[in-house]
Amino acid sequence: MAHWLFKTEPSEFSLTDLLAAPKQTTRWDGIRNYQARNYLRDRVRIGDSVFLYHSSCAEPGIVGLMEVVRAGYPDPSCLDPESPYYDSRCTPDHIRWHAVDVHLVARLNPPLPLWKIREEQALQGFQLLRRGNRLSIIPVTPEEWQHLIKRVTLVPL
DNA sequence: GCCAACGTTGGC
DNA sequence: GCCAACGTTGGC
Repeated sequence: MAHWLFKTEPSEFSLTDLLAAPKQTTRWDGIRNYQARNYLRDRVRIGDSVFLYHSSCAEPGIVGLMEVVRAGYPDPSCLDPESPYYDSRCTPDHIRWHAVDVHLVARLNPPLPLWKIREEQALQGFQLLRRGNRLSIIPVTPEEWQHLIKRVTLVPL
């Protein structure tokens, strides 16, 4: 089983939104970067564990723990002209983007802020901490996951 | 295939 | 709002 970190801007979609979603489950769509798309299409599997990360906000950091409940499938939002994720190059036969479904397992209280993650000596190689990192679907190694999970307090739903 | 211009991300 | 870093686009 693999581990991941999914970024979201809380002004777009937040932990609160996921808590309010039916069955605390949502489609993770709108990913428009090829490397991230490849992860969603080829590597993310049902049962994988995922940290929910808030970016571009007052206190960036990990706020939730999710589980993948549906593996990669074509992202329908690229066909919807009303969607902010619409991509005119896509057709029903050639959807170039992928989505997965995730279910919220627990929230973190308190959240684990980015500045604390940076302090962790064992996490210096973590992709999230790399300069200029812009990937929104980030693989987490088992070692990194162990170090992170030790630092969080999970609140079951 | 190169690469300059441009757009986006995301922490600060 | 700033700006570094990086991805994408498009002319050649």
